[in-house]
Amino acid sequence: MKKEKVVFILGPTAVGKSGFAVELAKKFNGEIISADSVQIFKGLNIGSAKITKKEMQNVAHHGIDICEPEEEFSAFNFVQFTEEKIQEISKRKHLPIVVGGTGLYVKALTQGYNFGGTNKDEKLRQELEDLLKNKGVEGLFELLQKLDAHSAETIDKNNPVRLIRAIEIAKNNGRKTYKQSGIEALVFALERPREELYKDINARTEKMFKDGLVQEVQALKEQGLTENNQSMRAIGYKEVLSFLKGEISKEQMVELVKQHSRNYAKRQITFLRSMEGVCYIEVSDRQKAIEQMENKIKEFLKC
RNA sequence: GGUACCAUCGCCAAGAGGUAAGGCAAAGGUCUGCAAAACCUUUAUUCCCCGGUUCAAAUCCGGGUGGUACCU
Repeated sequence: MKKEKVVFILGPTAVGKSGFAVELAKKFNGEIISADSVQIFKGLNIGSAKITKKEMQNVAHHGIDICEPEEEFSAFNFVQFTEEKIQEISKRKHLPIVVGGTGLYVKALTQGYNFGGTNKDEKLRQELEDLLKNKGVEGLFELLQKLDAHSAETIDKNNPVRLIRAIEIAKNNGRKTYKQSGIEALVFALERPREELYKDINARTEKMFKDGLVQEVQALKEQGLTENNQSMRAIGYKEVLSFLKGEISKEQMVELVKQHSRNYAKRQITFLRSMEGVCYIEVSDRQKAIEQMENKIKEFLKC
């Protein structure tokens, strides 16, 4: 099977991924696929820092606004969607450029994680949620031990999310499996000094509120969305929802969004560090960063 | 000016004579189907300052400094 060449532009929130991606896409006849677990949702624009029509500069973008805000979407769906898009774009002789901050999505794609091995089992999950409520994580852990002692050895015993998934897999006699990844990746990780990044995150958050984040969430709320929806659990949405319900003050809301965004950026950076074969690009000097990436891409496309 | 109360990590805060809880932040980390999620680790030799009592003081006493409340 022929591997398709794909360029990845990763990095923490607010580092400027979208802008670089558009610039590179124009130079290399590229099309952009978003790897962002929030920008997939229609109607979540301001809070997700979604790229605008104008900012796209006529470069084709995929993976944005592909879900209704009440729908669910997972890493599995992302891989499916994106693999298909990569094929399409490559067929057009364009360069697929995957841009985003959702680490698992990208890792699953590049490492060939096979999520198809075990499907989500809603009924089982409901039972396990009850078990968690009654017996806590210990209850879940004991069950996992019975089902798959090997898996229980390495699991994070305190993490209900992981325990539930591990049990789900064990019940289906599943194992983590890999498939042959159909892509050849060139991965860039954009980075900036932490302090600068945090300052920009704070400033961007202020701007989101000026641009009407509260109104955006208000509208979604009126559509019937609640904190039970996946989309409304995103940073910038859950806090505003909490404010609209009168649980926190306006000032608290703004501070929390900033704080959660900073925490998120830190986790993204940590996640990237664990990925191998990543090419780090310091983007404080914009022009230099573009040149570096341009050269790497040229080399990548040659062979 | 007088009286009362308070002063513990960047912030909130427990502690009441026996050797500094906890939460938040921060830093580091984990990661195969909600990942903007979930979870883990680390972080005050020292309690505003000075002196005293005591085997032992963040805790008791005296003085200073700062804050808050009330009175004149």
